[in-house]
Amino acid sequence: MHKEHTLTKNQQIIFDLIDKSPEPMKAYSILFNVQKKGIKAPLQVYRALDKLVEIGKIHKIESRNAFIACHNSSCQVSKATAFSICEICEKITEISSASLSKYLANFKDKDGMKYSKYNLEFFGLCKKCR
Amino acid sequence: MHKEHTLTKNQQIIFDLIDKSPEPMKAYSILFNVQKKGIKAPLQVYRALDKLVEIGKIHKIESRNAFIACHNSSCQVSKATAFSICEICEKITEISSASLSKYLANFKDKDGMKYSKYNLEFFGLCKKCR
DNA sequence: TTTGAATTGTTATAATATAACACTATGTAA
DNA sequence: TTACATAGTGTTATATTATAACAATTCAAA
Repeated sequence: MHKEHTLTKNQQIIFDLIDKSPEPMKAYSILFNVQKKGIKAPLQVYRALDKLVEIGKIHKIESRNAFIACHNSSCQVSKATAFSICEICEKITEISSASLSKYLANFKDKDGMKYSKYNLEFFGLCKKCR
Repeated sequence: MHKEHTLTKNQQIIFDLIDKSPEPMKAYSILFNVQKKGIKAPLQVYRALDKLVEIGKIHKIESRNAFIACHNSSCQVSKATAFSICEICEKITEISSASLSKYLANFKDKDGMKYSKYNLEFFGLCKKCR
């Protein structure tokens, strides 16, 4: 299907941390958490994050400057992402809806242009906060 | 329809600048451009930007940390936005498609939850860059 | 006319992200 | 094996984006 990327040491450390986290993590929070593993500088974190985003193992929540592990097997390399964000508790969930992704992938703008890459962030209140 | 907001001096200066700009503007570029008008500090810019976003006169392009004037009369107070972004020349266009906004406003997630606020950013190549 | 909410001005600082450069590991093709 | 390219690492410094805190001012509504 898609190339399996063998993560390097830094990438693996940072991916594991994000993957275990129940919520999206910010870069400097990641840095703080991995300093005991020898990752000392922001750039080491950002480089790993860039790569992990590139290969689809994590996604960036643009409106929050935070990173979340991808749990949607179908978007491992895809850059077509959708999230719901609770404006009270900040709970963030990746949306994997075949109909939504189909609709967006087929959407044509005024010029007839289609886009395979997109990022969609929905805002509202989650079940608990309603 | 919606309340007309009278912009304050700083808000007006900053809105005018963004509105005249052919491309989205970043906060510190705005600051540089309005210093001759007496706006000297980042916070003065950010406060005006916050307000202008709140009332729907401008939108923030989250993936670019840049601000663009709204030219879509139907979203003056709405927080339901969609943009296309050219990955080469960085041309950014607000998309106003009734069918897209209708689809997204009616989209229900797994929990049956609907969202009136969203931000969608499409990435691809514009006509010129293709 | 006073009073309350929003806005302003200012200094300082926090949070997010990249530049530049030397060095190291790893895969691959001659 | 050698050597070559590509990707990753470690490090220091710095750039970019954004907010905290507090005092002063404006301005419209009661």
